[in-house]
Amino acid sequence: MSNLEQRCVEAGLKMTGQRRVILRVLGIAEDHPSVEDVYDRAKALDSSISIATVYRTLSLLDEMELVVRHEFQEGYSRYEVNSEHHHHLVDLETGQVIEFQNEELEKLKEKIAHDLGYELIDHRLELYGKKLKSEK
Amino acid sequence: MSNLEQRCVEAGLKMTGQRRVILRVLGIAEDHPSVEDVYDRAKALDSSISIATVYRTLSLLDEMELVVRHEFQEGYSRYEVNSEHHHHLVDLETGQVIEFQNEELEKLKEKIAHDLGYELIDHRLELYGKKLKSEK
DNA sequence: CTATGTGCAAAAGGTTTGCTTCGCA
DNA sequence: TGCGAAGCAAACCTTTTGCACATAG
Repeated sequence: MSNLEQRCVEAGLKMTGQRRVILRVLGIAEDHPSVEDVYDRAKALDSSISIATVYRTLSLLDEMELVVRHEFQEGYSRYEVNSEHHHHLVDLETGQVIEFQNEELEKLKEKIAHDLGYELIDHRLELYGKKLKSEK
Repeated sequence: MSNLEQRCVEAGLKMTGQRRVILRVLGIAEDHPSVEDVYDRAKALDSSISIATVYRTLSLLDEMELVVRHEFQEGYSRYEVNSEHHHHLVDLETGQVIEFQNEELEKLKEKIAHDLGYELIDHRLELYGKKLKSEK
C-alpha cells in the first residue's frame, strides 16, 4: 500500500478502486496537473472514473492536506502532492512551473506578518517570468 | 476630470456615463471590491448600469493597468486602483485586506528569479493570517 | 454620422451537488 | 449489510459574448 493510500486509510477513508487510481496518478505526476489532467490520466488506468469523483477526491485530499491546490491565474486549479514546502516560478512562455525554496524568504514572511500584528497561517508566492537569454 | 478619466481619454476610450460612474466608484473605494461590489456601488449612482459593462470596463482597465486584479482564492476577482506596488495580508478571521510593502522582499524576488535563469515579469505574494492576541 | 459602447440574455467554463446505485469494510 | 462512495446529469457561479440599440466625438 502506498504512503498516500496509507494516510487515507488512517484518516478513515474507504480505499476504493477509483481513489487508488487517483492517488497513483498524483503520486507519479512530475508536474502540477489540472483536474482535467488528473481525470484524463486516471481514465487511462480505469475508464469508468467520472470527473465528479476526481473533483470530490481532490477536495478531500486538499482538506486532509495530502495535496496542495494552486491557482496560477489560469481560471482553474492545479494540484500537487504536498511534500516539502516550496514556491513556484511560472514560465510565461511555456507554462512550465519551476519549484524553489528560499530560507531567507521564509524568515522574511514571518517577520512581515508579525510586524503587522499577525500570526502567519498560510501564504502564497508565485513568480512569473521569462527565461533569460543565456549567451552560451 | 479625474485623473483616472484623464488617462482613459488619453488611451482613446470614450468617456461614457457608465465609465465615469465606475471610475468614480473605484476612485473612492478604500477596500478591494469584487466585481459584484463595484456593480452594486455603481448601480447606486446610476441604476441603469449592467454587470456586463462592469466586467467589460474592469477588463479594459486591467489591460491598461489602471487597475489591478486580485484572486485571493475566493473563487472570484477583486480589484483596486493601481497605485504604488504593494502586497496583501488577508485576515482569515475578518476577510480584511492589509497592504504592505517591503523593500527587502522586492530585492529577494528579483534575485531568486535571476538565480533560476529568469527575468521577473510579474509576481504575487499574499499572506494569510490571524491577528495576534495583543496583551494590552 | 459612425465607430464604440451598452443592456440583455444566452452561453461558456470550471466546479458542485442531488439522487440513485454500487461496493468496501 | 450498512454507510460511505461513485456515476450521471443538472445546477451553480463567475465571467464572456452575440446581437440590436444607443451615444460620444
